[in-house]
Amino acid sequence: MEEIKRCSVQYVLALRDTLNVISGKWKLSIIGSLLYGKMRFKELQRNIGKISPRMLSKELKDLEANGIIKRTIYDTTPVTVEYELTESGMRLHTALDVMVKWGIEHRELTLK
Amino acid sequence: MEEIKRCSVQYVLALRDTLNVISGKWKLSIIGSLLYGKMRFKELQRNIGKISPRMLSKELKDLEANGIIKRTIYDTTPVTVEYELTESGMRLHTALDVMVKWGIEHRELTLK
DNA sequence: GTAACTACTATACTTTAGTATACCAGTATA
DNA sequence: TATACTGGTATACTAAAGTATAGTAGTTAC
Repeated sequence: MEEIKRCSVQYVLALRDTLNVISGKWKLSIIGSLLYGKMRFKELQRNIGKISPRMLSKELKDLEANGIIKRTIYDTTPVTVEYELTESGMRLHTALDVMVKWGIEHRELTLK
Repeated sequence: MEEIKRCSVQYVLALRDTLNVISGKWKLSIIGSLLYGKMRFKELQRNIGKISPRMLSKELKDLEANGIIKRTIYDTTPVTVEYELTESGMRLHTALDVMVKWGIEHRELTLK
């Protein structure tokens, strides 16, 4: 009984790790944009649309700190900065696919 | 190109459906508690620990409205109310497992 | 009679998330 | 000389999420 409890606590903790990484209004849009290749700050901003630079900057820092994206600065004029998914970030794709699948099935099951 | 964009928009929407259902400080603890069987209000409260009745009540309503849990009232004295996962709620298990797997792998990949 | 059980709700508060707007430095273009 | 490009930061605000504390009503056990 205690073992189940301990186990389920570990389970919820690992789950929360994952959720923290992808929670927030803009994270999925950013990750989704980067699934198809590298992008620069302004490109991301244009691609996502209504995001403010403050939020984009904050979320990018967050994702970088969590090891989801990699930031590379190029010494050009003006400086260009590229963002891309790390290996872990790429691996997220599978997890996201499963979530999408559930989301679609849940709609079908619930609405009919 | 437009098709990819449209497709990725649908993808993000389905994903957000799923995320909305499991986001929030307490939802995972509730779902996690119910994975092993039915539970009553006070049982959930005791099981989860620090949750206030206001939050538990709110989150349970939310989960019920989203078709994740089912609420059954029994006409006993005092009334007892049982909460259990719906079929969709049960199906979440697979998606959660994948997220847990990613969470654990990500930790290993990032910390070493 | 008072304390504890059932399942909650009400009110007021704090904390976190997100928005809006303006601004920075440096370079290239019209 | 003015405008737009690069990648952001600063300040001040609103909105959403969560907390704290008390209270409801009816029943049962001490």
